[in-house]
This record gives sequence, structure tokens and C-alpha cells, in this order.
Amino acid sequence: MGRGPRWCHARFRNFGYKMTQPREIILDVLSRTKKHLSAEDIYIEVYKIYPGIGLTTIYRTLDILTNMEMVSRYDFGDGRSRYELISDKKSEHHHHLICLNCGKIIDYNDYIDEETKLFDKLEKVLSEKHNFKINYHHVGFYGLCDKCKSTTSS
Amino acid sequence: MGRGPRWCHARFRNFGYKMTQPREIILDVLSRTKKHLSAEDIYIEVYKIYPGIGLTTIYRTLDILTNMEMVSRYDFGDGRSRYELISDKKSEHHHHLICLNCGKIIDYNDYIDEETKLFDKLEKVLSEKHNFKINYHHVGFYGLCDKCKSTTSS
DNA sequence: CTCCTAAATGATAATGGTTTTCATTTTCAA
DNA sequence: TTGAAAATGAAAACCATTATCATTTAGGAG
Ligand SMILES: [Mn+2]
Ligand SMILES: [Mn+2]
Ligand SMILES: [Zn+2]
Ligand SMILES: [Zn+2]
Repeated sequence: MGRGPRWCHARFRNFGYKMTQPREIILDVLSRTKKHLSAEDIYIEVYKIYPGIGLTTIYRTLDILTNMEMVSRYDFGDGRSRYELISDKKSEHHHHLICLNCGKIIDYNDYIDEETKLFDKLEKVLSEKHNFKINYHHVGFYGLCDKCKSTTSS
Repeated sequence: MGRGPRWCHARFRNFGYKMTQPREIILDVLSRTKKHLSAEDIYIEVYKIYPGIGLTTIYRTLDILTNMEMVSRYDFGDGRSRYELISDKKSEHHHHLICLNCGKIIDYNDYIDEETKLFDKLEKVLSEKHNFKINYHHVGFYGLCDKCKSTTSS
């Protein structure tokens, strides 16, 4: 059930894309972290093992992966997009807590079952009522993290 | 219970800000629409009744209003932030359906009570577990709208 | 395996939303 | 009315992302 290079190769082909070394390495970098990396973060990581890489390719690949829905793109409000590999394991589905002060992100999946249940119902109701094909949803709670709660002067 | 200029004046003062004509007009523009306006959209509207306005002031005021949590800032993926006045009427709380193809936004509040109930519980659990002060949450369903569902070739 | 062509890449320049700067104007409390 | 602090707007700077285009690569046909 893992996502080896072979699995990805097939998947890329199904979407009419070729599998390339940069794409494989980008996926590898994404799969080795739990962080929410920016395009430049990814560039820096890929560069370490493939110094020929260009930032443009990072952006293009992330676009493709986002459209293939293998990657989620987020805007947490710090002026750059952040990316995260979508797990195929349902148990790893999660939502986010975002600190408005320092940008810290926490993944949580407490009560995720209840959320999922409600969202399944909602997606059904909403897609019928508004004639909408729903592909995915994003949920974020914004506030102040542990540290910033005590630190912030404001 | 409305938000007249008097109410806003006081509110601004409470946050240590002065009430000014540009700020009043920006709030007025926001309160007269149900759309999700970009900074430039707002600039264009304000300009009609106050041609001295500068785009910079729009951005600065939106920042303040966002921090005061009178306005929500969204990124729906079209490359610019979009803003919406937060209603004081609880019944007008809503979440979003976002079309990935044409950018159409639908406000919905079907089942919003159930969502609210779940989110209240979640906010309690999460803030305790992660020592997080939660100020607000954003929920968005992404997919294809009525028109784009039939139109899109992909 | 070798060729061939469409697709992918990367260096570079361009784009465009947002922020910074700074001289001028406005607010509002004394 | 007055003065200091805050707010404003024109202009320049910033910087994440996208477009361009010459070169390279992937991968199927033969
Ligand atoms: Mn995450
Ligand atoms: Mn809305
Ligand atoms: Zn923080
Ligand atoms: Zn649409």
C-alpha cells in the first residue's frame, strides 16, 4: 500500500505526465517530513541531493501534485503557500491549529471521526443543494499557541 | 445592535486607534456587500465616494480590522486576499464552497448549528490539549460549481 | 538498443499583490 | 485652539509566483 516510485510512475502516466528525476525527488522530500514546507523549503531540500534543480520545477511539480490531489496546498497567512503530502492512510487525515503570532502549525486528528461523519453528511447535502462537486475540504483553527499566549504583549 | 459609526468609533478607540474618514468609508463599503472583496475591489468602491483614498490605506485598514476580528481575511486561491465583514448576528455565521475552476464562492449555513456544536466541543478539547487560545476557525469545501462541472474538459 | 518527438527543465526576466518609506495631513485630548 | 501622536497617500521596494525560451530528457516506435 506504500507509494513507491513504481506506484507514482504509474499514477503520473495515468494523468498524462512523465516521471522524472526531479519529480521523484520532490515526492521523496515531501514523504520524509511531517512539516508544512514552502516551495523554497522544498527547493533547499531537493538541492542537497540534486543540485541541478530549479525553483521553477518545484512550483510546476507542486501544481501538478496539487491537481492530482496527492498534495494539499495551504495558505496559513505567512505570505507563501505551504505543501503537504496527502496520506493514503485514512487514519492520518487531520486538520490544523495555526498560531497567528509565530506561525506554528499543529496537526490534530482528535475527534476526526466525528468531523468526518459530519462532513460526509455536509458534502452530500451541499453538493445536492448547490450542484457542487466537492473534492476536498480544509479546516483551520486560528489563535495563539502555548508560547505566544504568554509571550505576546498586545 | 447595528454597527453605526458611533459603535465603530468607540471600538476603534478601545483598540487604541483613531476613527478616520477613510476607515469609516471602508467599513461602509464592506457592510453594503455580500461579496468577498479584494483590496483593490474595495479601493475602487471607496474611490467613488472618496477619490483621495490610497490603496495603502485600504491594506492598512484591512489589517487593523482583521486583527480586531471585525473582518475575515480569506485566500481562495486566486492570488489575492479577500475580505468579508464578520456579522454580529450569529445566524449569519457561514462557511464556504469554493469553485477550483472559476473561483465562484458560495456562502452556506445549512447544518451550521451542528457544525457550531461540534466546533465548540473541538475548540474546547483542542485548546486544552494543545494549550492553544483559539480565536476563530475557517472551513472551506473545494470543488467544481454547477457551471464548471459540465463545462470543464479535464 | 537507437531514434525521434513531445514533454520537462532551468536560467532569466517579468508580473503583480502587498509592504515600506517618508513627507504631509488629520485626529483628538488637553 | 494647539500640539503631539497617529494616519495618510504617492512612490519605491519587496518578493512569491509565473511566463519565456533555449536546452535537455523521457519513453514509445521501430
Ligand atoms: Mn498538516
Ligand atoms: Mn462568506
Ligand atoms: Zn505561536
Ligand atoms: Zn466554477
